[in-house]
Amino acid sequence: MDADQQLIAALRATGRRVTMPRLLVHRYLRGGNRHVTAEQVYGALAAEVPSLSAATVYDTLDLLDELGLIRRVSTPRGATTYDSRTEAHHHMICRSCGSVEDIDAEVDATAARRSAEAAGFSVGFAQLTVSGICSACRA
Amino acid sequence: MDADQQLIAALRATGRRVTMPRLLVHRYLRGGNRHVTAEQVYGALAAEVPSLSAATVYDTLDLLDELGLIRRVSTPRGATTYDSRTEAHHHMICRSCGSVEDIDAEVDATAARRSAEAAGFSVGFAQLTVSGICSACRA
DNA sequence: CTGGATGCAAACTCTTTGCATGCAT
DNA sequence: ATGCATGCAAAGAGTTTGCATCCAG
Repeated sequence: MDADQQLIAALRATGRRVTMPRLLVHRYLRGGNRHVTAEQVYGALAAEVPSLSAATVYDTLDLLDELGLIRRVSTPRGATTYDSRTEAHHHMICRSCGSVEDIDAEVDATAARRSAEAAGFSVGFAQLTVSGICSACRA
Repeated sequence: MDADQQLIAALRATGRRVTMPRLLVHRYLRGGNRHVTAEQVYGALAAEVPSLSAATVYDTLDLLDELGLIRRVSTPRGATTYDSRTEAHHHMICRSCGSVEDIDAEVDATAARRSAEAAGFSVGFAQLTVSGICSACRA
């Protein structure tokens, strides 16, 4: 699996170990599951690997975010979601139900990145968050 | 107070009541307190108004966000913060300590807004979130 | 009057922590 | 062999809920 190699390379590069939970969580996210919560990841994986613990899932998701392999997306309502899509894209988040959806419009964030770096910030990624009410909640 | 009038107008316009907690929370935020948590608001106001409850503070902050008078800023670590500055600006958030700081660079979000609206989304505001590690946490 | 707003406290969810064990390197 | 990663369970923080009371309109 190509995605595995990417994870393994990132782990090695930062002097970390390649372990089962890390491979499993990463595969799950890369396997097409977008905008999932830690609980969803845990639920899905615990079915096939009963020894997996929730704490490890949280640790692993944080680690993958740190490695830049997934993105943590904080939502105003409900649980934090994790996004397996790492290319530049943006989100609209419903402040009523907390749902997350993609926005594929172009947004130039270079000025903001530069500004953050000038302030001594080590920038990971920049994403636009559009807050509002989704069509389902309007009804 | 000018800010009071703005709140009162917004409340009337949406058929809501003008009440003490709403005035107090709004004043506190507009009084120069930026990026505060619900707990901070509660703590500060409970000192002078012991009858105030935490639940009401949460309700009120959500309401003010809904009215567009403040902005809810979800942070990956720690509590949600509320920002009294409503003009267009952006944030950098440290994924280690959760601190929130302003970015004043120009970001053109019109394409993203349009895209969200085309998807049936009722857009409130759009803001860029730069995720990374702050200078304090790097040390 | 009358329904929305408040206060209260408990419940609840999500997330983190501490420590013993285990396994990748 | 060595120490990072895991599992476990329990604690902790933040936020929400339900209901009785109250007061703004």
